[in-house]
Amino acid sequence: MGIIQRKERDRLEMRLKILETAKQIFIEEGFEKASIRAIADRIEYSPATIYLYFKDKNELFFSVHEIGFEKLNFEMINAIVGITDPVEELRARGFAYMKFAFQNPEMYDLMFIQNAPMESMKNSETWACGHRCFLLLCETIERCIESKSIRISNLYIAAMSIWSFMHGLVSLKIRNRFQKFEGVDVDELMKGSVEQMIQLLKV
Amino acid sequence: MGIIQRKERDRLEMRLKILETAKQIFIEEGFEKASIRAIADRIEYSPATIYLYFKDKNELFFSVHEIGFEKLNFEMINAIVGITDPVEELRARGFAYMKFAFQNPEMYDLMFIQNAPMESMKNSETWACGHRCFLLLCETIERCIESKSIRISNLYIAAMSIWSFMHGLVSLKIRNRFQKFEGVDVDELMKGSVEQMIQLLKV
DNA sequence: TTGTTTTACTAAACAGTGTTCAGCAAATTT
DNA sequence: AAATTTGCTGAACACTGTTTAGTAAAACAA
Repeated sequence: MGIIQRKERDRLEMRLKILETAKQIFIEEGFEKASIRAIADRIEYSPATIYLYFKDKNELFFSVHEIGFEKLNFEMINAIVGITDPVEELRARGFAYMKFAFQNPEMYDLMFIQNAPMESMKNSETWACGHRCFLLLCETIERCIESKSIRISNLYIAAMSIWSFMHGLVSLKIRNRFQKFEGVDVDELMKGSVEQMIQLLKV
Repeated sequence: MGIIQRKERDRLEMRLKILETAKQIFIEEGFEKASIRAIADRIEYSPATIYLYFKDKNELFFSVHEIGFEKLNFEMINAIVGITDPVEELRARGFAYMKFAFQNPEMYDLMFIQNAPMESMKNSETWACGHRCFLLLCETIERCIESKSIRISNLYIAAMSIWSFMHGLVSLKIRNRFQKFEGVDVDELMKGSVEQMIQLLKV
């Protein structure tokens, strides 16, 4: 009997349909507007149905944020193809990170700012997708350290510092904390800051 | 007739009562739990009364976040008394900023992460309290640049970079994005990162 | 002191949120 | 054909922020 297989397929299909709809709505209209009812409306099911496929809203948006990490990780990997110099790798990944944030601000917000996805994790389990992304950064930094091309020797301190710097830039921008810099364009200033940071890092 | 003066006083007193209660609840129980009804309950007035003193919840929490800035700015000013070396000033203010965030996480969240306070500002007006805090950072950085004790010459790029770095550290921690660093204590790693950044900056 | 106006406040409602659960119709199994 | 399981939903619950009509008390005017 292929019935149970078909049912399994149907179930996964429905899960995906909810997931993609949730993603779509919140990319278009933001996290606030992506209510269970709005999602249910668009897929033409009742709100209660969503709870047959996801424990709660946090779990649903945890899954959405995983989709975001698939994209970001993909772009972080792609960013360094053909690059051999470790510092150039770091620059490429830095700008790829920033580009992702600029082009997918709502998704970035969900992945790195919102509480929702983190609240769906039990305290024991790890933030696998986030950790995977972090390891890509570590990888590049390790090459920089090994080749003695940056002025930091401790991997974790370097990784934490660089990630924090990039996240700070991007999240202050997303959450509207950058305002007047007396006529200087904020986006240009941000790129200049990244460039400056690389100069500081380089040996 | 001192009646209008007394009424004015009463009005300000009531505003302050609402403000302090809002602050208290959200410091104790977080932004989510600080609902208009919860605030109204605690001051023993109806929820509608709050709307006679504040346009909406965003405006109320804009005022709360201003209280936060008063404290932070005070501590940023205090942090450098008796210090003459510009880089030591920078270190002191960096750690003061971090300490404020650790000791007042909900308030920091409201000031630099939440959308609410920013949404209450009309697009024309500036984020005065945030800007004032930013100027304190600029002040110290300017002294560093003038004395040629850091490796950055552009004030705005330096200020944006340093603020972003500090905010990144603190906000990733507050929003629970720092997890496993293979046994290394996160708080220690954060302090190490600040120290490392100062080393990179120093000429 | 009386009558009138202004002020300060609130009950109740509106429109929205996440979430749960009893019940129903259709699919599946016996 | 009967019994069971599955997939789904209407309606409710307990919350949000916010608005408005109405009321009692305070202030003012005669």
